[in-house]
Order: sequence, then C-alpha cells, then structure tokens
Amino acid sequence: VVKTGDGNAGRPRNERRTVTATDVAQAVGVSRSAVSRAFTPGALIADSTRQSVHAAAARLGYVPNALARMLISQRSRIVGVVMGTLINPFRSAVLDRLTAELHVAGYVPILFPVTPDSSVEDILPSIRQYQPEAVIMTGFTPVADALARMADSGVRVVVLNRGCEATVAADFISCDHMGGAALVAGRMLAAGYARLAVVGTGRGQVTTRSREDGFNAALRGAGLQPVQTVEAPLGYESGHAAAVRIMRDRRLPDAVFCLNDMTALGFIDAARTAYGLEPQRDYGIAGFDDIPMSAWPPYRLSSVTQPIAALAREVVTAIGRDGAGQSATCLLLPGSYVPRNSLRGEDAARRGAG
Amino acid sequence: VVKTGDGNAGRPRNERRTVTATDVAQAVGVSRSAVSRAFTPGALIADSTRQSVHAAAARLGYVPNALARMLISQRSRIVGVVMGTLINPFRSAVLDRLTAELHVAGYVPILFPVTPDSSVEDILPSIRQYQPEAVIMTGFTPVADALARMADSGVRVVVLNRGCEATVAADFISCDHMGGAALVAGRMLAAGYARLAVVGTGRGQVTTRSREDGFNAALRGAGLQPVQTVEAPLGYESGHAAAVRIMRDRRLPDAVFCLNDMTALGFIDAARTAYGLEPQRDYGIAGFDDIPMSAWPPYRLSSVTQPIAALAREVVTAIGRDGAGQSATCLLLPGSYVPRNSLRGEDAARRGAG
DNA sequence: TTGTAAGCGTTATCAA
DNA sequence: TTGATAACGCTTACAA
Repeated sequence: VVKTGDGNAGRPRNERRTVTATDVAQAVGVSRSAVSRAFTPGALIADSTRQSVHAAAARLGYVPNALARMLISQRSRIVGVVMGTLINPFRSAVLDRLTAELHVAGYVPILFPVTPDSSVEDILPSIRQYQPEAVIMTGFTPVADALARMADSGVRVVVLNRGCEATVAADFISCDHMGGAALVAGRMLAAGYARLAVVGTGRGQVTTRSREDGFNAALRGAGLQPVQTVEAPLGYESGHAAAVRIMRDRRLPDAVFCLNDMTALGFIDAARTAYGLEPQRDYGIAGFDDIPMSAWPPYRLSSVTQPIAALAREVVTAIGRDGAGQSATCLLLPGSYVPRNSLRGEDAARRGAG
Repeated sequence: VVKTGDGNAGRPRNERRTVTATDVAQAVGVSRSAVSRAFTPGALIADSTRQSVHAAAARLGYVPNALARMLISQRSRIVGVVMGTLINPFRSAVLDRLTAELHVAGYVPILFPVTPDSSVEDILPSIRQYQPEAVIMTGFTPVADALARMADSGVRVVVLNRGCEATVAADFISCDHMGGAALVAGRMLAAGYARLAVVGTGRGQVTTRSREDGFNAALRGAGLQPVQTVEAPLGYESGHAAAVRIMRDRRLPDAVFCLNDMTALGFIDAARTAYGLEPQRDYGIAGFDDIPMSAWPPYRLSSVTQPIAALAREVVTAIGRDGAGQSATCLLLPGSYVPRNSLRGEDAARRGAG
C-alpha cells in the first residue's frame, strides 16, 4: 500500500517536495525495499536492479534520509564532540585530526562547544537527544558526575587528554603528560640546571596537574624541588605575566618549565622584551604540546610533542570497539621530547622554514 | 494502543532498553501526547501535568529522541559545516565563533572536513542525507557547480569568506577583502613606500584573489603597480620561502603585502634570520587576518582585522532568515586596519602582553 | 532475488 | 486541556 501523505507536510510552500524511496521505487517499478537495498552496501540485490535504482535516484535527486535510517536501524553513527575553546593551536590540531579520523571511520561528528558560562551539565542531556553512539570530551575539564551519568545512559564516553578517572565507565585516552614532563626535567637536569621553576600551576586541568606532578617527581628523584612556582591559567598572556612576576623575585631560577607552549612563548617574549633575556643563552626554558609556533626562529622552544594522530586514531578505535563503556579503560601514549634551542647545550639545526 | 515492540531491537544485549515517551506516559498515567507536550516549549498543557511528566522523565532517564522529532516535524535544526583544515589560527577562530553562535540560535553543527583528497563533490550528497536546514561552507574553495546542486535540492547554502557567485542561489557573507587590501595599500603609500611587492598570489582562493585585486587597484589609483609578485600558497612556510626568493632578486621592494598573516610571519622570520632585515626598520610589511601571533613582540605585524564575531552572527542570521536560498545574496563586512609596527611611521604602544 | 508488512519514537491533527 | 491516530522515511524479518 502506498503512503497517502504528500511528503510535504509542514514544509514551507516554496520548497520542493522531498523525494523519498517510494518515489524512486515507483519510477523504477520496484518495491521500496529494493531501493533501500540498492543503497545498502553488501545487500542482496541484482546488479541490474541496483543500477536502475541508482539511475532513477540520480535523476530524481533522491538521497536516503539518514534520520529515518538512524531511527529504524538504531545506529546513529553520530559522535558528539564536546570541546572547549580553540584558542590554543594544539586544540585545533586535535580537532582537525579527530574529525578526519571520525570521517574515514564513517562517523559524523556533531559539535558541542563548552564555553566558560555553558556548563557541561547543561549540554550533556541535550547531546543525548541526538542518540550519539559515543561522546568525545576534550579541551575542557569534564565533571566526573556528568561523565558518569552519560555513561550510565548507555552512551560510550571517550575522554581525550583529561587523565583517567578509574571510577567512571569511560575510555580515557591521553598523552603521558607525567612522562613527558619527566623527560623535560631530565633534560634540564642533564643540562646542568639546578634552580628550576614551574609556570602554569593551579587547580586547572588534570593534564596540567599531571605535567606538574611528573616534573616535580623527576626533580625529587634527583633530590631537588622547584625553586619557584607560578600559579596561573595556561596561555600566552599568562606566560607573559609570569615572566614579569618571576623576574621581580630575588631567587631567580636558571630554567623554567612552562606547562604548555603558549605559556612558554609568552614567557620568552616578556623576558626578551622587558629584560633582554634570551632563552638558552640566559636561561633555560621548555614547554609542552609542540605547537607550530614553537619552531619559529624567535622561539626555537624545546617541547614535548603529543602524538596527535595516534591519539585521534585511538579515540575512534575506542568508539568502534564493542563491549566498551562497561568499565574504565586507560590508555597513555608517550610524548617525545623535541630538543630545539631553548636549553643549554641544545643545538637543533635550523630547518629552512620553521 | 500501546506499541508491542520492546524498543530494543537490534541493540547490543548489554545496553539497557531505550526509555521512550510511552514509558514516561505509562509511569505518569497520561497519554504519549501529553509527554510530548511537556517537552514542547509553549505547548498547551496543564502546569501540573508538565511537572509530573518532567519528574517521571528525570526519574526514568528519559530524553526525547531528536531523530524522531526531526523526522516527523521536518525540521532538523542541523547545520552542516563544511570546512577546510584548521592549520590557520584564523580558521579556528572562525569555527569557534560559528559553533558558539549556532548553538545559541538552537542549531546543531555537524562537521564535514574537506581535505585535499576528499573533494567537496563527494561529501555534499552525504551531507544531504542528514537533512540539514543549511550548509555553511568555509575555509576551502567550493565548486560553484556543487554549490548550485546543493542549493537546488532545497538546502540553504551559506558561503563564508569565499566571495560572491551571483549565479548561485546562496548567501555569500564575507569580509571586504578588496577594501581591506586597499586599506593596506593606502597606508603603505601614505608611509612613502613606492616599490611594493605582493606575496601569496595565485589561482588559490577567491579571498586571496580579492585581496590581491584590491591592493593592485589601489596602487593603480596612485599610478603604481607591484614591482614584484610572488605566487605561492598561503602559509608560514610559503612566506619563508617567498622572502628568500625576493631577496635573490635585484629589484628589491621596500614594502611587501603578504596576503595573510601566517605568510607574513614566515616572511619576517626568514628576512630576519637569513638577511638580518627588520620589519619597519628595513622594510615595510603588512598582512591580513590579524591572528593573535601577529601582535607578539617579534612581529608586531600591521594587519587587517576581520570582524569574525559579526561574520559569524550574519551567517546564522542568514540561516534563520526565511525565503532565503531563493536567490544570490551578498554581504560584505568591512575589515579594519590595525597599525602595529611593521610600516614606517607606525608606533603602536606595546601592550603589556601580546 | 524480490516484495510485504511491521515497526523506530516522535509530533500534528482532530475530536472529545 | 487531553487522548487517539496517522504520519515521517526508512530498514528488516519473513514469505514468496
């Protein structure tokens, strides 16, 4: 029996009627199921049928309605990407890889921005409405409680670069921030620096804390501890301000570990502009993230590269893996230290262009 | 009659059954319609009913299924965002504003990355499957033909910062690149530069071409033309290479207009590193986009700010406006010249931090 | 290999 | 103000 509706209910009158599978079926003279099968990879259908259906579809401008498909098949292929602001180039790089990776895996990312004033609590329920197969959280600090509720509702939750909460049934995938920071500490110590400072400390993000912890732990291993610690949110402006604050102090450090590159860049600029201090020559400095700008000549900042591509790949793998979301999973991918010219003794060849 | 299905068809057995409106209705002792109304703002429903429905929904963990809602109501609130890579900080800034703005307007952005190897042609049909109310194209050069087909299928198309194709029924919203570039030319001329070069020319993007055209036109108005033109894709590396190429030439320019900031930054670094040339002191330079890095002390690059927030706002306004998508619409928002310290005579006060 | 028919979870319509 | 009922456009047993 052919549906009676005109397929145009509630639609602005100037829009053309939606072309449905039924239309194509009629045009070709087959059943609606045949049309469906023609668009289902690997379905049992005669080649000739598929071809004529495709031809008619192209002619009529038919495209399967993904919404209806999701509804009936109970598979949305939708992945909610909940993320903080993109001001930090590292964040954009992650989003870039992530969307690319999701796409090749056949997922559709839908974006939910987390701004300072829109709490995650508020957006999670609205995300659930879209029946995502998974939700990726990154670039902001998720509230454990919200995570748990999300996971409880049967949605797979993957947390990228936000530590590991063993109590929540989610996949936590992260760069090994502690290890990376330990690498930095090791290099600083090896280079003979002894009066070390840390910039960017604070209650902030888990990642940040891990870096600080890793750095301090490595120092402790050598019987040391930071001579100075500047509490501040991460970012260029913060680094700038931190430099000023540090220089005012009497107990000057001989090397500083900025908890991310943007902060380090701000630090370098302030130290140079206001005090004529050059990295490497006058003090050691290192960052974390290895953003493109760190390689630029005015900075040549040594840093820790996060394996962005691998992280992104692991995230979509985690989404695809079944049986997941049942218990907490943690995956730590190592970062690698990139020596440039911001620590004593380093002498990275200048590449032609940044 | 209550539906007979268990609401769990085809679902992995370990996932809990989906909670539907019917469940809530039963729990409260009202009809499914009542539940629907309880979640429809402005619907005709008794306050007491709404409250008990909400209470039951919260208890059972019910969230309306947006997919089903879209299907029946013929309004998806989905906006396809088709965009190129985010390597350029300007792009991320745009995406940031755009998603935020879409969100407050009640739209849901779904992201379609355009990579060099995935042509737009291929992704547009797959976008249509999701029944978007509109598609925003930005950060890549859309094929006019693909645009037209999209618009033809009844989807509103908004093109951000990609010129204006009067033949396509789409909304073109863009910064006034010609005007902005003319501003740059004017400043350079006023500063007494006469031997001007342009870097970043090429068949590339419409935006880029507009900038070049605007610059050249302004020069022509003064009876001049560029003494040199470097054809190159935009980007840091390109700017770097361009500097080297320009310096090799005998007819050296006294000022160069890089078609975007990233390119200018690369140029500055190369000129300084390889030739000891300082912007402003030894040559004039300006860019376009005003990315955050341009304000950093090593660069202090004069540039043209694009009104990102306004552009984003106009885009979602265009989406919401009805009757649109019927004919081509063009909107040009002016950019503004930001003098810093890269042209002779400029003396921007150094802000404390970047 | 194809067609029939039963849903998926919601909202729109109409009558009560 | 509420409830029954018919779509929305599709996939998928099951039967042919």
